[in-house]
Amino acid sequence: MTPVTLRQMRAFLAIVRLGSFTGAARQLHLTQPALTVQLRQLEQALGVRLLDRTTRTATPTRIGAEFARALAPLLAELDTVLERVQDHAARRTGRIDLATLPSLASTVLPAVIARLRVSNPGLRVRMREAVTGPVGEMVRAGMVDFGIGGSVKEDGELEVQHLFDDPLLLIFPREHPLAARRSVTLHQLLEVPLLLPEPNSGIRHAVDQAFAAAGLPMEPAQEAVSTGTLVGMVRAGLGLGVLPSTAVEMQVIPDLRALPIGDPPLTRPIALVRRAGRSLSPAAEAFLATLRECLALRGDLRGFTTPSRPLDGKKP
Amino acid sequence: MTPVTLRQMRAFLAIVRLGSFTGAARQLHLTQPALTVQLRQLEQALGVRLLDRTTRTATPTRIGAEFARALAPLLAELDTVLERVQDHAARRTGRIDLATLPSLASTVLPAVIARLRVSNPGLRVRMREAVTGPVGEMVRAGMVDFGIGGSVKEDGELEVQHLFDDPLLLIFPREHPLAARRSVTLHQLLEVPLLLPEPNSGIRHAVDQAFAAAGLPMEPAQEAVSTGTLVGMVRAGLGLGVLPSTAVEMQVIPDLRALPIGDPPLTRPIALVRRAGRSLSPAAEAFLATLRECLALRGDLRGFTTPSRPLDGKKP
DNA sequence: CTGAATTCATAACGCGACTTTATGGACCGC
DNA sequence: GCGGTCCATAAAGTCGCGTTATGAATTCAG
Repeated sequence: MTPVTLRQMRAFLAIVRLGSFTGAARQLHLTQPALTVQLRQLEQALGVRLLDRTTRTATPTRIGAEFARALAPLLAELDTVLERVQDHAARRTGRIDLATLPSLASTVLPAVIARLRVSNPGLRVRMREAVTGPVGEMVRAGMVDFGIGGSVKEDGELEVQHLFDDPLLLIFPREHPLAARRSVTLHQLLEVPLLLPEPNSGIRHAVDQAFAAAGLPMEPAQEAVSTGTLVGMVRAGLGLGVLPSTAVEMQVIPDLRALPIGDPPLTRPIALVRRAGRSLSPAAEAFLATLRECLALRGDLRGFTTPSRPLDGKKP
Repeated sequence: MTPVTLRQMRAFLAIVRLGSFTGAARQLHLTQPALTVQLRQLEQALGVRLLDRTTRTATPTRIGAEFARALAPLLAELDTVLERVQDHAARRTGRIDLATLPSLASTVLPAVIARLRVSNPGLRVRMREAVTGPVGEMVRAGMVDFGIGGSVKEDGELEVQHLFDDPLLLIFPREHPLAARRSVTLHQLLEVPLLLPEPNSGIRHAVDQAFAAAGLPMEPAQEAVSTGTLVGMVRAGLGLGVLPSTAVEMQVIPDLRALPIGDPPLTRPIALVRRAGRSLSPAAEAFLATLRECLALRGDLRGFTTPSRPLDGKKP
């Protein structure tokens, strides 16, 4: 007892629609004997005669007609389901859920999304800024397809892939003496009041480590939770701030200047964080592909999103 | 680009349900490599990864999960549709629409239906008594699956198949002199006032032809449209009536007697009438099978339905 | 009424797909 | 660490499916 196949049922519906084996064969790009065999198999599998054939034409049996009526919408729906899946495959449809840092969310990633909308207009992106929990945790919990952030440790569940290095910049009022220089050293930073992000942030981690590696004792004058407040404090004259270039792009306005720190320049790593062993959706793959395109285009991220608003004319 | 098959989708759902290739393989009575290949083909056909396999387990991708959610109810419904068709095939389900004569409808066929209910309890029979139009026309119009009646001419559209001969009986009050005899001849009928059905009925046709064949001039004393009124007229003393045995079984009560007419006995033919080139539903086939069983059991129809109410003790 | 054309059914044959057996690699649990 | 389990891959046999060729039956035209 061979099972009923989709092929057989599609053939059956075609024959019923056209009332003819030969016609259906033409439409299905098959020969007529193939259809004859298909239908015989279907009838054998079901145990019922579905079509009454004369030598001239084929008309459905009562049961055949009922079957066709029930079958047609089912197969149509099945086809739409398959098409929907294939739309995902072709990146014509899909949603990307990602977690990232606020700075990236408002600078780099919008550019990527814009580019994505050109190549894959059907894709929708939902960015979650990692305010509630670290990027890694959101990925681990399955809340997002992947994350883009820094300083996530790879383990059995998470797979981390370096994307680029985000330079850290020193932010200060343009009247400050440093404004004449093209860069600053770590030593120079020891002599000014430093405003740094809070201790458990990726930026702070990178800064602390740089000073530690250089054997220099650093004590921040002030700490800030958000980049916005940090910029505000700089502007208020409380000190000189350290921010990633992405965050700077987001907030700096003409009354402030920014300089790279150290040589080689101090950076924080930005990486792709994904669940180990889990494949990404085609939509997510497309997103990452355009992200990498963007990175390849410029090497790094400075001035990435806002070429029309140059950062102090200081780009190398 | 090979097409998606039911087999592949069933395999996919099984794997998703069990979270395991090996388990699904056991359930489907296949080997695990077969499932691996099936799923790879499905994924290739769709262009999407549906399952993320570790060496330990298989978990659906986001898209795979959506697909499975949409697919499962569809396939379930498809299966019920197929089962419904197979129920028809197995004669577990089905409706028989047939046209027949009032006499048969109330005598022979109920017995057939009763027998059918034993062997195929799921079948339902809808008998239409051919009062509005001749049985043949109802069959020709497709109002019924088949008809059981007499004197229908075979043509390109109708196929007629003899079933049995229904004896015609002479009905008269038990006080009548003929009550002593075991049969009557056509000659004897010429000497009594005859009550016959209307001219275009099958019975009348058989009677007229019998007299014509014998070269005897016959003139009915009265004509009746329904068998009921004919019996009433006999009972009222208007004459002696001629009725088919089936109709007699239906109506005769103790004050009347019935005798076969002529030797060999006068009969009317009862035939199966079906559309030429159209197959019958399994349900209809089952009905006809039990009808033939009933006929084979007794050779003809006399006393068929009411063995508990013997017809005058006159059965051969 | 006869012949051409069309339609469905059948037979034979060749290709391709599917399944099984055998084996390898990765991970889990004891 | 070692056996057991699970998925992936390769090779080989079998079966099914489709095409070509042909037949039988019916329709239509002349």
